[in-house]
Amino acid sequence: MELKQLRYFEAVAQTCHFGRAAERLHLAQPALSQAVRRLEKELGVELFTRTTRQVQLTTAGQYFHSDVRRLLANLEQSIERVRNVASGTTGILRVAFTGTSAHSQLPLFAQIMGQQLPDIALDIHADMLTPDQVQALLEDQIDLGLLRGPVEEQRLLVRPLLREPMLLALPANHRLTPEPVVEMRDLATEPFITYGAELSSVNEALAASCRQADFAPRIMHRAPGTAALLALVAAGLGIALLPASARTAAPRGVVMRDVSGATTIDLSLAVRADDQSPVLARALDALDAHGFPHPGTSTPQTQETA
Amino acid sequence: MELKQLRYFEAVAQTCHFGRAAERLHLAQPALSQAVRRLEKELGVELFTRTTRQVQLTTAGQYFHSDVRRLLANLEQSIERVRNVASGTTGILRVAFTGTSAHSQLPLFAQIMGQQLPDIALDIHADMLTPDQVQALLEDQIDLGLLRGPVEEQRLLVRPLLREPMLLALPANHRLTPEPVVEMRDLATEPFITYGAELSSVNEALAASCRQADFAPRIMHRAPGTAALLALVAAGLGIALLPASARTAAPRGVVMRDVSGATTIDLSLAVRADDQSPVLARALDALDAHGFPHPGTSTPQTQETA
DNA sequence: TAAAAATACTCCATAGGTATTTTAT
DNA sequence: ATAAAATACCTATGGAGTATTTTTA
Repeated sequence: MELKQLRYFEAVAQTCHFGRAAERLHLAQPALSQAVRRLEKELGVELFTRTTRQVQLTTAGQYFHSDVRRLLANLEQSIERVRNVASGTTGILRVAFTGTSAHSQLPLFAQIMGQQLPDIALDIHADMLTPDQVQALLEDQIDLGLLRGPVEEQRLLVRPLLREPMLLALPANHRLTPEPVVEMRDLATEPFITYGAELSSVNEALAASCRQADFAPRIMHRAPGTAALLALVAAGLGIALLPASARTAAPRGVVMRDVSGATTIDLSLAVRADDQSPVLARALDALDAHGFPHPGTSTPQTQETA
Repeated sequence: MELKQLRYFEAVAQTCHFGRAAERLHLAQPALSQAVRRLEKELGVELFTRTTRQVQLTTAGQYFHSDVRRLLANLEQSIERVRNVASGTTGILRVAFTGTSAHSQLPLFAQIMGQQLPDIALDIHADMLTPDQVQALLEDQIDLGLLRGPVEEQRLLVRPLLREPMLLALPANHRLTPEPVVEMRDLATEPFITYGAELSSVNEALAASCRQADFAPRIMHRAPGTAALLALVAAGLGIALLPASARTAAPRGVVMRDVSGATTIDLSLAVRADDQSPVLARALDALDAHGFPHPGTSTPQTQETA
């Protein structure tokens, strides 16, 4: 059995006329008659009752016709789909964000993707720490990571997007909240709250900032994510140093302050170096072309969330 | 595009090995490689990433693979179905019964069909008068009719199945209910209830029976079907002469009595003379082979339903 | 270096063309 | 008598075969 035969059958079934069907198929009439005969012989079923004046579907032919129409339509759809998947128009993109970058960048990211590539389904992994993202990329669990770089890993392409200052998250009633800008060296005795993972890039930025100010941070508590961390700050258990992206993440009871003397931290975009996915390629093009990431989330002014 | 190519693709996608897939397809390896290449070229999509050591579906190939599997399975099903329809194993049979024959014959009919030809869907038209059945057969609204014959119609094949005596339906409190057998001539003054249609075969049997007994029936009421007719009898509005098949149809308040001096009535099976339907042929064979119709519904004994 | 896919080239099966016949209205 | 499908016959495309080369793990 061949698709051609099914297409021929379909044409004859629609017109109930071998001559006209042959014309429509750009085929001579005898070829069409033979092809349909072959189909009938292979099925062992008479699909048409023919006289020279009348061609008519048999009952079996009617059933087969509706099936064949559906089948051919399905095939068309499958062909279109495989082409879309291959061109990256359709597919799934698995993206990870760190806790703070999710707050600042996810909305723009989702907006660009939804407008430019509406047929790409997004699978968002929010609040994934940088080392976990690296691992997930290497294990092909995600396709794209927004992480705190730079990262030393040959198998990944890591492109810095944004250099952000660090911010200080303080309980609203903290002794330093009146200061518009806090000095890093004033924090030497403060209890710090950090992310749970030892390898967190934000934790490293904290360590580096403290080192610049000639003290070692006193780390009192650890939280698994940004929300939990800020909840501990709000509860007055300590203070935290976070990327400027976290500014809008401050809940009630936490105020954000610019810090003088702290290091900066980079937001980077990471993909597998050998990833050939057309979906990824299209996504990166669209993001570049439509102003992702946001130009910068840090502002010189203090901004309170009480 | 050809089905062959889809089948080849399917085999390679399953094995991820051109050599083994070719073997399974009883094909040389180069032919398979070429066929898959042709498919890829036509789609404009790379379906496999190949090295001499590793064959692997691309993302697009994975999508296409699942689609193709479904497609080929659907095709198999369609082929099986068209063969079943052609052989009469599968299909629809539209059957009409007269009101009384539905009571006596429909259960056996349905049982035989359900057991012998479970894949034929039955479309039952019950309580259809003989002339309506003839019309419906000629208009191809039904395939098989159980009607009161004989019928003079060249385009139908009508086969008598059963010759039944007529029964008398009486209100339970009627003056004649004590009689085990009622004489036809005793009914000359009774009010009769008949079917609504003038051409009803049962009505004709009533007329013939009365003619034999030398009186013309006094027809008081008309009912559109057996149930309504018997309800009028139960209400005491009159009596009715019905085929023996109606014996089990008597509701509360109606008694059935054998009649002496009445005509008989035939139950016949009718089909279109030119009907080639394999479903019909199979059904008729099954009915013949499994003792349809019931040997006879009339019994010499009186039987009451009070 | 060995296993496996790709390439080169040949062949023949068959789909489709033209010419003609058959058939039903 | 005529329209339309079937049949007869021929041609050429291209699918599949064998032999060989290329590639990569």
